Amino acid sequence: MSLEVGLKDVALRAGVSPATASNALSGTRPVAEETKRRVFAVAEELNYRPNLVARGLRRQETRTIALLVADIANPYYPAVARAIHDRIGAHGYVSFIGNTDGDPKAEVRVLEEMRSRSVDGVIMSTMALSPERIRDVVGPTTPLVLITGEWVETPKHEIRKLRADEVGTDDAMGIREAVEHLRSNGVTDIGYVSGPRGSVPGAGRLERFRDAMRDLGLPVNDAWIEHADGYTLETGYDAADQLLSRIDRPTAIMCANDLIAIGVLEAARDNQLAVPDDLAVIGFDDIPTAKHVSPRLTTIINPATLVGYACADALMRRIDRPDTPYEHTALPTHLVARGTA
Amino acid sequence: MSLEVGLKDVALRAGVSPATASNALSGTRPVAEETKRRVFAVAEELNYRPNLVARGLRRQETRTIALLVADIANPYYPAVARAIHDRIGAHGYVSFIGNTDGDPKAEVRVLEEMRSRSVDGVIMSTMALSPERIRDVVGPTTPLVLITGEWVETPKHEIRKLRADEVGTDDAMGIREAVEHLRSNGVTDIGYVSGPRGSVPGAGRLERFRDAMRDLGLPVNDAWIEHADGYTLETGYDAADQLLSRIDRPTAIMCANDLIAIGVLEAARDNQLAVPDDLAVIGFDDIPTAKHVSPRLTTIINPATLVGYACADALMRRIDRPDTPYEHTALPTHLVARGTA
DNA sequence: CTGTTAGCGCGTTCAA
DNA sequence: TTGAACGCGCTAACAG
Repeated sequence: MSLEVGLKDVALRAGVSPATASNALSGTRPVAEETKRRVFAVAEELNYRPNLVARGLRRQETRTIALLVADIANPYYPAVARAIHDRIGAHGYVSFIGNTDGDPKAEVRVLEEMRSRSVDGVIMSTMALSPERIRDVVGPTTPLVLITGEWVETPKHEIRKLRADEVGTDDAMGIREAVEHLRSNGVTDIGYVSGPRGSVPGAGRLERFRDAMRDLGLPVNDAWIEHADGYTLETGYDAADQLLSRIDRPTAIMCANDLIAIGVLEAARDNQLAVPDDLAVIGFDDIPTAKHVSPRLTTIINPATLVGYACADALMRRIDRPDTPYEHTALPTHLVARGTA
Repeated sequence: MSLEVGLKDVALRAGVSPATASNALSGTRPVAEETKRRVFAVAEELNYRPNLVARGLRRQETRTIALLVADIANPYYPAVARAIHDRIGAHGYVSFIGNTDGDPKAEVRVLEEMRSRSVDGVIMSTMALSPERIRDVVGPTTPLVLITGEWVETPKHEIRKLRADEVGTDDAMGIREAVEHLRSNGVTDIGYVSGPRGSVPGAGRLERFRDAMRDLGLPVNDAWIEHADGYTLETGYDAADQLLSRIDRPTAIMCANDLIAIGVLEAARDNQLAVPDDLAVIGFDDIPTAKHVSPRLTTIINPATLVGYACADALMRRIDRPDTPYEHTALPTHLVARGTA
């Protein structure tokens, strides 16, 4: 897909030098009104489009960014990707998407591939690697935005050390709303299905759950806290099955994400438990499917589109002015009560 | 994200010329075993990575491709994107994703953007533009793969004229299985909710539906064929509502895609119709959500991953050998009977 | 205001 | 087998 007509051709036909044609089209330096008009006319006539590869080499800026996620086919990411895409597109940027499957080796490999391609910035959602290691791989100056489960975890001075902007969600808010909602319905025997031990979004949310329970004066039964082996429906099912086969079982289960929650729903059905009467279930994220399961899933809205916009804005800002202070953005999360709690 | 160490640095430290270093690393020309070893050692030591932008300019090949879809956030595409991504990644390619929202202006804009970026090939799923117009915009030689709803529509000589490979699904197969399935359950009053009039995947599937009905000796009632205003749950709901409020209503509804089918499911519920007893519903695509609605959606499997692989393979083949004959690939579709029919 | 020169980092001539 | 020189298409720096 090569461009057949180059700046040289435009310049020749407009009777100016390539440099002048360049200046006229990009407005870098002032060009006589009349000349500019001629250049533009010729450019249009020949359907000239600048070769962004050559421009990238010269300007040392490619107007591309890398978006790294665990798996673009996972239901939460496409919405984020779309939002980022729309936002950076308005600035003339396009994005490469990299899938890492949560594998640290893959993260390094993909990051180096992107470095090879001289992307102008990186947005990472997946983080098998520590932020320090990521900063190592991308080099000291690459604009970097981290999508974290929740920003509260990282103290401000850490962020500054990482030289990264961070976008996350205020999980505490939604989780507290969820616990309050359950309590106001008289259900206080609340269990929790988290993700794999030590995985990034899961750990924080579990802590927020503990905080909310404590703040609201509810006891946490550690036997009712289960770690799923992943963030999928199947692993959620298995974890719930474990939990529900106990003689003393919780009357509500909160989950680290919606997929796990849907798995819990299925486990409840298979254990002849009515939802929400025998067992209330609350998810996290509000993926599109949440509205289509039956009963509709009560969940905590993770504003994917807003997260995407915030990431894009943070990255554009840093590319524009590399010296602005590093920022966390925490988007609010809220409970949406539907049919399962 | 610039590379700080270049080929020059490697050459210098290895005591050879940049040309030799280049040849040693890429294997373009034979280099003395000993020299080669030294170059490789130094490259590793300095963590050298070739600048792919510079290489792209020089070789006139960027190892990037464009993937154009209507909306990456739509449930069917991410699976295709992931498959394409994995497959081309193995060949050292990465992809730009472009969203067109099914808008012809946007298609032209995005295609030109990609052309500016000298992508080595284009895979398009969305097609508001006619294939001829697409070929016009991308220029005569750009490797082009079209993802079509079904390949049967385009005669072979047309494809050759378009100089494009085409990947699609054999919709007739799955649709016939669906109609047979309904008939074997004794339901023959079958309606159909298609997409907007004239939209690409919808029109073909509706025709396949008519074919299957005719072949199986079932009458088609045109009053039971409704066109939704889009391919979404909401438009599907509205179309079904129309259909179900008739005094003579069908006892089964087949749909152009799963989202529409889920809308039909909701309309059935709101019309106090039991699924599948009062109304059988069959979707198309088998998006992840299909398994999670209740009852689980009976649908026709559109093998997204296989479609992605086929697209990637076709594109890689054409980039490799531009003169091979143009091909259609038709992936089989099959009914998966779950709870709604 | 405009043209000329040079070089971004590679890969490919051509000559040794 | 290796090195020197040039150019991919564009734009920054320097003259004029």
